[in-house]
Amino acid sequence: MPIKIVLENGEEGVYPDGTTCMDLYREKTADNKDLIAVLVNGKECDLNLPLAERNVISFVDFDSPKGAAIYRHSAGHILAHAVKRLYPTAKMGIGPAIENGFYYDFEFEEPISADDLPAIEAEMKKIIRERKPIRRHEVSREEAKGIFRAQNETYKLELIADLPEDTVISCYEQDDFCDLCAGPHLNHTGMVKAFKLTGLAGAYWRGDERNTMLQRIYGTAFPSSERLEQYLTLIEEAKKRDHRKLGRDLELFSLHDEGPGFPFLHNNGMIIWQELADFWRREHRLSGYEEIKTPLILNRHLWEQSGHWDHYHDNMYFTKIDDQDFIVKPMNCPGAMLVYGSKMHSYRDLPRRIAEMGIVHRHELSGALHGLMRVRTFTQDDAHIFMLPGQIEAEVAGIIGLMDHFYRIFGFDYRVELSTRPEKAMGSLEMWEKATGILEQVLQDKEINFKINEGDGAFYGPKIDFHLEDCLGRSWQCGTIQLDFQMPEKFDLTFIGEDGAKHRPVVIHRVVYGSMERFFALLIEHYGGAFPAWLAPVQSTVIPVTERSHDYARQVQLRLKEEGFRVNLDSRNEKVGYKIREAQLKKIPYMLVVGDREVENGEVAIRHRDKGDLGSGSINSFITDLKKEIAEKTI
RNA sequence: GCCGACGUAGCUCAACGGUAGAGCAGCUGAUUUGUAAUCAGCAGGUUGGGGGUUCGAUUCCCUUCGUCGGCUCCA
Repeated sequence: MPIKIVLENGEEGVYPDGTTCMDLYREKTADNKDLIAVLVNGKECDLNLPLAERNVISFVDFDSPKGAAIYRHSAGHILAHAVKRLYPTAKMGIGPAIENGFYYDFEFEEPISADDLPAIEAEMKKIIRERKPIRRHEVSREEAKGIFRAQNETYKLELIADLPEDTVISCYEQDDFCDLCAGPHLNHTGMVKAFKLTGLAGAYWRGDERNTMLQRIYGTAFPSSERLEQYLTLIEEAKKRDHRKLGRDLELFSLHDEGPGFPFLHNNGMIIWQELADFWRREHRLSGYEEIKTPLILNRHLWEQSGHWDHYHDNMYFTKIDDQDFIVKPMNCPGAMLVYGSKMHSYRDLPRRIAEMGIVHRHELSGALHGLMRVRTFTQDDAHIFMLPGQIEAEVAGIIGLMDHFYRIFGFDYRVELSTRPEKAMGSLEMWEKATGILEQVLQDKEINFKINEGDGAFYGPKIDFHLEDCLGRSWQCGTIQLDFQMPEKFDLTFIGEDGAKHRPVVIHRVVYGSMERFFALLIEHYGGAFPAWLAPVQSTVIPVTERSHDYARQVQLRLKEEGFRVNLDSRNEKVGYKIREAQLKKIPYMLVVGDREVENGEVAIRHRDKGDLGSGSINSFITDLKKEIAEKTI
């Protein structure tokens, strides 16, 4: 019986029964080297799937995200296969593809170490050389249980037990290796051309810290060794932008054993910090914010009232003053609540946007600390907006606009997530649903792509989070907008409505940078330490060629200082090339070389760190240009 | 906090069961230099802290602190 199918481009075709997707592809094109899988009616399937009547077929290669994931997932199976050959008693956890690679979790009888990875890699290469066919089997729940019970794969049995009733359970088999898997997969193991095991780490079973810790093996795979090498080189290059390395090299900040998670900012870092803060203040005044400052340490009663004592206890630092318990603030909100509550409000006063660059301390788990990105004390560019319920949409929209404005200035791409009700939450379900609905609506109205993050909200309300990526593509939460119906309740906050009666305001907690420290770290990595002129700790350095031009160089420096620039003078007894090299390494935007020629003409020879020698020009025109560059925050 | 790895001079790294070495940085001197490193000399470390094994430890073991990669958590 011939079978009629439709290709993605609308082309139709009739094929004999038994024709597989792979056959079809071979007929359509001469080259099948990176073909991974097919989409049958939009669903990913194996290449050896026989064609069926009226199927709409399209092909998936490595260069689509789906294709890469399938390819790497197959590499993950080969990893598990190799592990089972070398360690027959190892139990398999899960092994998905992830961005840029894959991993597989195992429980070994005796923990393995990174030294064991080469042997596993060698076994994987063997499996690849064997070109074992990868076959799909659909099985009943009982059959599936039987298979994995026989292999003593207790984690797989747990997975099976949790599969919904109507799930089609499938196994993928290569040689004597069999894994519970929805698929699809490559046709045979030989299709994995290049891979590398990149790491070994602990990971809780199902991501729950109450569960056993398994050993996770990370790897990546590419269709050619060239592309693998390219990727590995890229990673090496990216590591050079690590803010921890640049922070030391450029004397931005330091970390010390004496204060784990408590960063020290140096002068260069402080200059950038102040620029960020100045910019922030200007923008917030423009957007109708007022600014306050609240104490670092406040009485325990306040934190009991706010709910932090119950919900945030493990993360707080405590101290005692005159036999009374005090808490080092982990959040700024209770302070802001007191400020709001310190006077009567009319509905005409709202919204009231109260900002605070607030320093908070949180006792984070030691293993979670990470340079400036994850610390135990940081400054939140916080604000609490007190408003009428009817003002929520407009305020949330306004903040999203402000957030976008900020991130654009720095040239950041960002990702948005909507976090919903966590397990440990205050307030009624209805309240949560309503609040979450409002946030979702605003995002949709603004046509912003976002991901829903179930159960990741704050204990007092749902939130919209803004994520930025570091040099290695790890995602960090920065901006956040959190809706809160709880705090006004807890602090009995009111405003007088049109009707003359007391009403409850709604509160939004929001940060734009998020944590100044984290944002700073991300900026360092984003620019690779080469800050735009408006942020650069030193904006230009004057380089006299010989001692003859030192007087002139000093005049140039003075003139630029008077114009408000941050400018150095390198009057050391060194050659020009040496001084330029040092200025380059410090990533100073402009180098002004002054020798006999410049002294004579009253000019400066301008060199830009990226554009190189720009020739000579008048000091005045340099001043004009640099002022413009700074004012416009040119990246 | 958990799993694994690591901790030698300011930085990057070397060595080794017999009390540590290089490059860069630093300091001193010479050199007066034109767009990414001038030359020479000097100085610099109780090998993260504590304990143990040993005739002897930086090297082996334990412990503790810290860092790194993950997990968990989160700005």
